[in-house]
Amino acid sequence: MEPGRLIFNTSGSGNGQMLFMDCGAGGIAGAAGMFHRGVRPVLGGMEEGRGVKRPFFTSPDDMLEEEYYDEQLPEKKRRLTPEQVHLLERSFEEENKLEPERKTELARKLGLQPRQVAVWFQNRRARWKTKTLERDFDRLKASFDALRADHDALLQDNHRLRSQVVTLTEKMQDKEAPEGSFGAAVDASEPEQAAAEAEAKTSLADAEEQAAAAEAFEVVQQQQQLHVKDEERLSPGSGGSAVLDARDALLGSGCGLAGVVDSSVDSYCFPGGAGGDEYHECVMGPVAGGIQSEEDDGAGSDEGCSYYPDDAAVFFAAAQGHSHHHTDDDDQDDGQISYWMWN
DNA sequence: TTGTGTTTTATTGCCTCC
DNA sequence: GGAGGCAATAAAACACAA
Repeated sequence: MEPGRLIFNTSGSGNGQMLFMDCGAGGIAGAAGMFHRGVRPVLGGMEEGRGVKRPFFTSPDDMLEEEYYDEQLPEKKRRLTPEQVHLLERSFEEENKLEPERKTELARKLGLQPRQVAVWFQNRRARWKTKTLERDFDRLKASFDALRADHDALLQDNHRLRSQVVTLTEKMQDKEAPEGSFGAAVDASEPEQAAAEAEAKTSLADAEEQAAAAEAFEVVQQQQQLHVKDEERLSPGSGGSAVLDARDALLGSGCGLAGVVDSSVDSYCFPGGAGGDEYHECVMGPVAGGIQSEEDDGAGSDEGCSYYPDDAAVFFAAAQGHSHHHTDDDDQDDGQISYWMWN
Protein backbone atom coordinates (compact mmCIF):
# COMPACT_ATOMS: atom_id res chain seq x y z
CA MET A 1 0.00 0.00 0.00
CA GLU A 2 1.32 3.42 -0.90
CA PRO A 3 1.54 6.03 1.81
CA GLY A 4 -0.76 8.86 1.00
CA ARG A 5 -2.76 11.75 2.30
CA LEU A 6 -5.83 11.35 4.42
CA ILE A 7 -8.38 14.02 4.90
CA PHE A 8 -10.48 14.02 8.02
CA ASN A 9 -13.82 15.55 8.63
CA THR A 10 -13.72 16.86 12.16
CA SER A 11 -16.92 18.79 12.14
CA GLY A 12 -20.61 18.44 12.31
CA SER A 13 -22.76 18.71 9.25
CA GLY A 14 -22.99 22.46 9.53
CA ASN A 15 -19.38 23.48 9.61
CA GLY A 16 -17.50 21.21 7.32
CA GLN A 17 -14.11 21.69 8.92
CA MET A 18 -11.41 19.46 7.64
CA LEU A 19 -7.75 18.78 7.95
CA PHE A 20 -5.32 16.58 6.19
CA MET A 21 -2.32 14.57 7.13
CA ASP A 22 0.41 12.75 5.35
CA CYS A 23 0.28 9.11 6.19
CA GLY A 24 3.13 6.70 6.18
CA ALA A 25 2.57 3.23 7.54
CA GLY A 26 2.60 4.61 11.06
CA GLY A 27 0.20 7.34 10.04
CA ILE A 28 -2.38 4.83 9.00
CA ALA A 29 -2.05 3.03 12.29
CA GLY A 30 -2.36 6.30 14.14
CA ALA A 31 -5.36 7.29 12.11
CA ALA A 32 -7.04 4.00 12.86
CA GLY A 33 -6.48 4.71 16.51
CA MET A 34 -8.40 7.92 16.18
CA PHE A 35 -11.70 6.13 15.79
CA HIS A 36 -12.14 5.61 19.47
CA ARG A 37 -11.98 9.38 19.90
CA GLY A 38 -14.70 10.01 17.38
CA VAL A 39 -12.68 11.48 14.52
CA ARG A 40 -14.07 10.46 11.19
CA PRO A 41 -11.69 10.51 8.25
CA VAL A 42 -13.20 11.25 4.89
CA LEU A 43 -12.10 11.11 1.29
CA GLY A 44 -10.67 14.50 0.51
CA GLY A 45 -11.33 16.81 -2.35
CA MET A 46 -15.09 16.63 -2.18
CA GLU A 47 -16.62 19.85 -1.14
CA GLU A 48 -19.18 19.86 1.59
CA GLY A 49 -21.97 22.37 1.43
CA ARG A 50 -22.25 22.27 -2.34
CA GLY A 51 -24.49 19.28 -2.57
CA VAL A 52 -21.68 16.72 -2.54
CA LYS A 53 -21.89 14.30 0.35
CA ARG A 54 -18.64 13.16 1.91
CA PRO A 55 -18.15 9.42 1.97
CA PHE A 56 -17.14 8.62 5.54
CA PHE A 57 -15.05 5.62 6.36
CA THR A 58 -17.13 3.19 8.29
CA SER A 59 -14.32 1.11 9.75
CA PRO A 60 -10.54 1.05 9.89
CA ASP A 61 -10.65 -1.63 7.22
CA ASP A 62 -12.06 0.89 4.79
CA MET A 63 -8.93 2.93 5.24
CA LEU A 64 -6.87 0.14 3.82
CA GLU A 65 -8.60 0.54 0.47
CA GLU A 66 -6.04 1.99 -1.88
CA GLU A 67 -8.48 4.41 -3.47
CA TYR A 68 -8.65 6.42 -0.28
CA TYR A 69 -5.03 7.42 -0.53
CA ASP A 70 -5.11 9.23 -3.82
CA GLU A 71 -3.50 12.60 -3.66
CA GLN A 72 -6.26 15.08 -2.95
CA LEU A 73 -6.44 18.79 -2.40
CA PRO A 74 -6.94 19.50 1.28
CA GLU A 75 -9.65 21.78 2.55
CA LYS A 76 -8.55 24.57 4.82
CA LYS A 77 -8.73 24.28 8.56
CA ARG A 78 -11.32 26.77 9.74
CA ARG A 79 -11.51 28.75 12.93
CA LEU A 80 -14.49 28.84 15.19
CA THR A 81 -16.73 31.84 14.86
CA PRO A 82 -16.60 34.54 17.54
CA GLU A 83 -20.04 33.45 18.73
CA GLN A 84 -18.89 29.88 19.14
CA VAL A 85 -15.79 30.99 20.98
CA HIS A 86 -17.84 33.27 23.21
CA LEU A 87 -20.15 30.47 24.26
CA LEU A 88 -17.22 28.12 24.81
CA GLU A 89 -15.46 30.76 26.92
CA ARG A 90 -18.51 31.27 29.06
CA SER A 91 -18.85 27.56 29.57
CA PHE A 92 -15.17 27.31 30.44
CA GLU A 93 -15.56 30.02 33.06
CA GLU A 94 -18.29 28.01 34.71
CA GLU A 95 -16.22 24.82 34.78
CA ASN A 96 -12.99 24.11 32.99
CA LYS A 97 -13.59 20.38 32.82
CA LEU A 98 -16.12 18.94 30.48
CA GLU A 99 -18.54 16.22 31.49
CA PRO A 100 -19.92 14.11 28.63
CA GLU A 101 -23.41 15.58 28.93
CA ARG A 102 -22.15 19.14 28.81
CA LYS A 103 -19.91 18.32 25.91
CA THR A 104 -22.79 16.87 23.92
CA GLU A 105 -25.01 19.80 24.78
CA LEU A 106 -22.39 22.36 23.81
CA ALA A 107 -21.63 20.55 20.58
CA ARG A 108 -25.33 20.53 19.73
CA LYS A 109 -25.70 24.23 20.48
CA LEU A 110 -22.62 25.19 18.50
CA GLY A 111 -23.07 22.84 15.59
CA LEU A 112 -19.73 21.22 16.26
CA GLN A 113 -18.55 17.68 16.81
CA PRO A 114 -18.31 16.76 20.51
CA ARG A 115 -14.70 15.96 19.77
CA GLN A 116 -14.11 19.55 18.67
CA VAL A 117 -15.60 20.83 21.90
CA ALA A 118 -13.37 18.49 23.89
CA VAL A 119 -10.32 19.62 21.94
CA TRP A 120 -11.21 23.25 22.47
CA PHE A 121 -11.47 22.70 26.22
CA GLN A 122 -8.21 20.81 26.24
CA ASN A 123 -6.40 23.62 24.45
CA ARG A 124 -8.12 26.22 26.59
CA ARG A 125 -6.94 24.48 29.75
CA ALA A 126 -3.41 24.47 28.34
CA ARG A 127 -3.60 28.21 27.67
CA TRP A 128 -5.03 28.82 31.13
CA LYS A 129 -2.21 26.83 32.67
CA THR A 130 0.42 28.78 30.77
CA LYS A 131 -1.08 32.06 31.96
CA THR A 132 -1.20 30.80 35.52
CA LEU A 133 2.44 29.79 35.33
CA GLU A 134 3.42 33.19 34.05
CA ARG A 135 1.56 34.91 36.85
CA ASP A 136 3.07 32.59 39.45
CA PHE A 137 6.52 33.19 38.08
CA ASP A 138 6.06 36.96 38.13
CA ARG A 139 4.89 36.82 41.73
CA LEU A 140 7.77 34.65 42.80
CA LYS A 141 10.27 36.77 40.95
CA ALA A 142 8.94 39.95 42.54
CA SER A 143 9.13 38.29 45.93
CA PHE A 144 12.63 37.10 45.23
CA ASP A 145 13.80 40.51 44.05
CA ALA A 146 12.41 42.19 47.15
CA LEU A 147 14.10 39.67 49.39
CA ARG A 148 17.38 39.97 47.61
CA ALA A 149 17.24 43.76 48.03
CA ASP A 150 16.47 43.21 51.68
CA HIS A 151 19.37 40.85 51.98
CA ASP A 152 21.75 43.28 50.32
CA ALA A 153 20.57 46.07 52.62
CA LEU A 154 21.21 43.84 55.62
CA LEU A 155 24.69 43.04 54.41
CA GLN A 156 25.44 46.73 54.03
CA ASP A 157 24.02 47.39 57.45
CA ASN A 158 26.16 44.65 58.85
CA HIS A 159 29.24 46.11 57.24
CA ARG A 160 28.44 49.62 58.54
CA LEU A 161 27.86 48.36 62.06
CA ARG A 162 31.07 46.41 62.11
CA SER A 163 32.97 49.53 61.11
CA GLN A 164 31.16 51.40 63.82
CA VAL A 165 32.13 48.80 66.41
CA VAL A 166 35.74 48.97 65.35
CA THR A 167 35.73 52.77 65.65
CA LEU A 168 34.09 52.71 69.04
CA THR A 169 36.36 50.00 70.32
CA GLU A 170 39.38 52.04 69.30
CA LYS A 171 37.95 55.06 71.07
CA MET A 172 37.34 53.06 74.22
CA GLN A 173 40.82 51.69 74.16
CA ASP A 174 42.13 55.23 73.86
CA LYS A 175 40.13 56.22 76.91
CA GLU A 176 41.00 53.11 78.85
CA ALA A 177 44.69 53.87 78.72
CA PRO A 178 44.64 57.15 80.75
CA GLU A 179 41.70 56.31 83.02
CA GLY A 180 42.51 52.67 83.61
CA SER A 181 38.95 51.40 83.63
CA PHE A 182 36.41 50.66 80.91
CA GLY A 183 33.52 50.85 83.42
CA ALA A 184 34.47 54.28 84.62
CA ALA A 185 34.49 55.67 81.12
CA VAL A 186 31.10 54.26 80.36
CA ASP A 187 29.44 55.10 83.65
CA ALA A 188 30.56 58.58 84.39
CA SER A 189 31.99 60.55 81.55
CA GLU A 190 30.19 59.75 78.27
CA PRO A 191 26.60 58.51 78.56
CA GLU A 192 25.81 59.24 74.87
CA GLN A 193 28.70 57.17 73.75
CA ALA A 194 27.59 54.39 76.08
CA ALA A 195 24.12 54.46 74.60
CA ALA A 196 25.47 54.39 71.08
CA GLU A 197 27.71 51.54 72.02
CA ALA A 198 24.86 49.55 73.52
CA GLU A 199 22.82 50.09 70.38
CA ALA A 200 25.72 49.09 68.23
CA LYS A 201 26.17 45.92 70.25
CA THR A 202 22.49 45.02 69.85
CA SER A 203 22.57 45.69 66.11
CA LEU A 204 25.76 43.75 65.84
CA ALA A 205 24.14 40.81 67.55
CA ASP A 206 21.34 40.92 64.98
CA ALA A 207 23.77 41.23 62.15
CA GLU A 208 25.82 38.37 63.48
CA GLU A 209 22.69 36.31 63.73
CA GLN A 210 22.07 36.99 60.06
CA ALA A 211 25.63 36.11 59.25
CA ALA A 212 25.30 32.89 61.22
CA ALA A 213 22.15 32.03 59.32
CA ALA A 214 23.95 32.63 56.05
CA GLU A 215 26.78 30.45 57.27
CA ALA A 216 24.35 27.71 58.22
CA PHE A 217 22.89 28.03 54.76
CA GLU A 218 26.31 27.55 53.22
CA VAL A 219 26.99 24.50 55.34
CA VAL A 220 23.68 22.88 54.52
CA GLN A 221 24.16 23.64 50.87
CA GLN A 222 27.56 22.00 50.93
CA GLN A 223 26.04 18.98 52.63
CA GLN A 224 23.36 18.98 49.98
CA GLN A 225 25.91 19.07 47.19
CA LEU A 226 27.87 16.27 48.79
CA HIS A 227 24.72 14.25 49.11
CA VAL A 228 23.78 14.84 45.49
CA LYS A 229 27.28 13.85 44.41
CA ASP A 230 26.95 10.66 46.43
CA GLU A 231 23.63 9.98 44.80
CA GLU A 232 25.12 10.55 41.37
CA ARG A 233 27.98 8.26 42.19
CA LEU A 234 25.62 5.54 43.31
CA SER A 235 23.18 5.98 40.42
CA PRO A 236 24.93 7.31 37.32
CA GLY A 237 21.68 7.77 35.42
CA SER A 238 20.19 10.20 37.82
CA GLY A 239 19.88 13.79 36.81
CA GLY A 240 19.88 15.55 40.14
CA SER A 241 17.66 18.38 39.00
CA ALA A 242 16.15 20.85 41.37
CA VAL A 243 12.51 20.56 42.26
CA LEU A 244 10.92 23.03 44.55
CA ASP A 245 7.55 22.72 46.10
CA ALA A 246 6.46 26.32 46.38
CA ARG A 247 2.88 25.70 47.34
CA ASP A 248 2.56 27.86 50.38
CA ALA A 249 4.99 30.44 49.11
CA LEU A 250 2.71 30.98 46.16
CA LEU A 251 -0.32 31.19 48.32
CA GLY A 252 1.45 33.61 50.61
CA SER A 253 0.41 31.69 53.69
CA GLY A 254 3.47 30.80 55.66
CA CYS A 255 6.47 29.12 54.16
CA GLY A 256 6.15 25.44 53.46
CA LEU A 257 8.67 25.95 50.69
CA ALA A 258 10.28 22.57 50.53
CA GLY A 259 13.05 22.45 48.01
CA VAL A 260 15.60 20.24 46.47
CA VAL A 261 18.61 22.04 45.20
CA ASP A 262 21.52 20.68 43.30
CA SER A 263 24.93 22.06 42.65
CA SER A 264 24.01 23.53 39.29
CA VAL A 265 21.40 25.83 40.72
CA ASP A 266 21.89 29.15 42.35
CA SER A 267 20.36 29.06 45.76
CA TYR A 268 19.07 31.79 47.97
CA CYS A 269 17.61 32.19 51.37
CA PHE A 270 13.90 32.85 51.60
CA PRO A 271 11.90 33.99 54.53
CA GLY A 272 8.84 32.03 55.34
CA GLY A 273 6.01 34.19 56.52
CA ALA A 274 3.90 36.48 54.44
CA GLY A 275 5.45 39.34 56.32
CA GLY A 276 8.85 38.22 55.14
CA ASP A 277 10.48 38.27 58.54
CA GLU A 278 10.42 34.69 59.69
CA TYR A 279 12.09 31.46 58.76
CA HIS A 280 9.76 28.72 59.76
CA GLU A 281 8.34 25.40 58.65
CA CYS A 282 10.84 25.29 55.87
CA VAL A 283 12.68 22.14 55.05
CA MET A 284 14.84 20.89 52.28
CA GLY A 285 16.17 17.55 51.32
CA PRO A 286 17.85 15.71 48.52
CA VAL A 287 16.05 13.62 45.98
CA ALA A 288 17.17 10.08 45.44
CA GLY A 289 17.30 9.29 41.75
CA GLY A 290 17.02 12.59 39.97
CA ILE A 291 13.87 14.51 39.17
CA GLN A 292 11.07 13.97 41.57
CA SER A 293 7.52 13.77 40.47
CA GLU A 294 4.92 16.11 41.85
CA GLU A 295 3.38 13.20 43.68
CA ASP A 296 6.40 12.13 45.65
CA ASP A 297 8.21 15.35 46.37
CA GLY A 298 6.61 15.85 49.74
CA ALA A 299 9.24 17.14 52.09
CA GLY A 300 10.17 14.88 54.93
CA SER A 301 8.34 11.88 53.59
CA ASP A 302 10.74 10.23 51.23
CA GLU A 303 12.62 7.29 52.48
CA GLY A 304 16.33 7.41 52.09
CA CYS A 305 16.54 11.18 52.17
CA SER A 306 18.12 13.11 54.94
CA TYR A 307 16.34 16.24 56.00
CA TYR A 308 17.54 19.38 57.60
CA PRO A 309 16.03 21.18 60.54
CA ASP A 310 13.04 23.38 59.94
CA ASP A 311 14.76 26.54 60.93
CA ALA A 312 17.97 25.94 59.02
CA ALA A 313 17.01 27.86 55.96
CA VAL A 314 14.72 28.00 53.04
CA PHE A 315 16.30 27.39 49.74
CA PHE A 316 15.03 28.85 46.60
CA ALA A 317 16.61 28.59 43.23
CA ALA A 318 16.04 31.57 41.11
CA ALA A 319 17.70 34.56 39.63
CA GLN A 320 16.89 37.24 37.18
CA GLY A 321 16.64 35.98 33.65
CA HIS A 322 16.63 32.34 34.64
CA SER A 323 14.54 29.89 32.81
CA HIS A 324 12.01 28.16 34.93
CA HIS A 325 9.59 25.34 34.95
CA HIS A 326 6.55 24.76 37.00
CA THR A 327 3.94 22.09 36.90
CA ASP A 328 0.67 21.65 38.58
CA ASP A 329 -0.78 18.42 37.42
CA ASP A 330 -4.16 19.13 38.77
CA ASP A 331 -5.90 22.00 37.08
CA GLN A 332 -8.24 22.23 40.00
CA ASP A 333 -6.01 24.35 42.14
CA ASP A 334 -4.75 21.81 44.62
CA GLY A 335 -1.84 23.95 45.61
CA GLN A 336 0.71 21.28 44.74
CA ILE A 337 3.17 23.13 42.61
CA SER A 338 6.74 22.32 41.71
CA TYR A 339 9.41 24.49 40.23
CA TRP A 340 12.83 24.07 38.86
CA MET A 341 14.95 26.89 37.63
CA TRP A 342 18.31 27.15 36.06
CA ASN A 343 20.66 29.62 34.42
C1' DT B 1 3.44 41.93 -0.77
C1' DT B 2 6.16 39.15 1.87
C1' DG B 3 8.56 37.32 5.66
C1' DT B 4 8.08 36.25 10.37
C1' DG B 5 6.16 35.57 14.80
C1' DT B 6 1.94 34.28 17.33
C1' DT B 7 -2.44 32.04 18.02
C1' DT B 8 -5.68 28.50 17.20
C1' DT B 9 -7.21 23.97 15.96
C1' DA B 10 -6.13 19.40 15.85
C1' DT B 11 -3.29 14.90 16.26
C1' DT B 12 -0.39 11.63 18.60
C1' DG B 13 1.36 9.05 22.26
C1' DC B 14 1.47 8.19 26.89
C1' DC B 15 -0.60 7.98 31.41
C1' DT B 16 -4.19 7.35 34.92
C1' DC B 17 -8.54 5.93 36.49
C1' DC B 18 -12.42 2.98 36.70
C1' DG C 1 -9.39 -2.28 27.97
C1' DG C 2 -11.86 1.96 27.16
C1' DA C 3 -12.31 6.83 28.17
C1' DG C 4 -10.45 10.95 29.06
C1' DG C 5 -6.55 14.01 30.44
C1' DC C 6 -2.09 16.08 29.37
C1' DA C 7 2.40 17.31 26.95
C1' DA C 8 4.42 17.80 22.74
C1' DT C 9 3.89 18.90 18.28
C1' DA C 10 2.10 20.09 13.41
C1' DA C 11 -0.02 23.10 10.53
C1' DA C 12 -3.46 26.59 9.19
C1' DA C 13 -4.90 31.12 10.22
C1' DC C 14 -3.88 35.45 11.62
C1' DA C 15 -1.23 39.84 12.86
C1' DC C 16 2.07 42.96 11.75
C1' DA C 17 6.33 45.22 10.51
C1' DA C 18 9.42 46.24 6.64
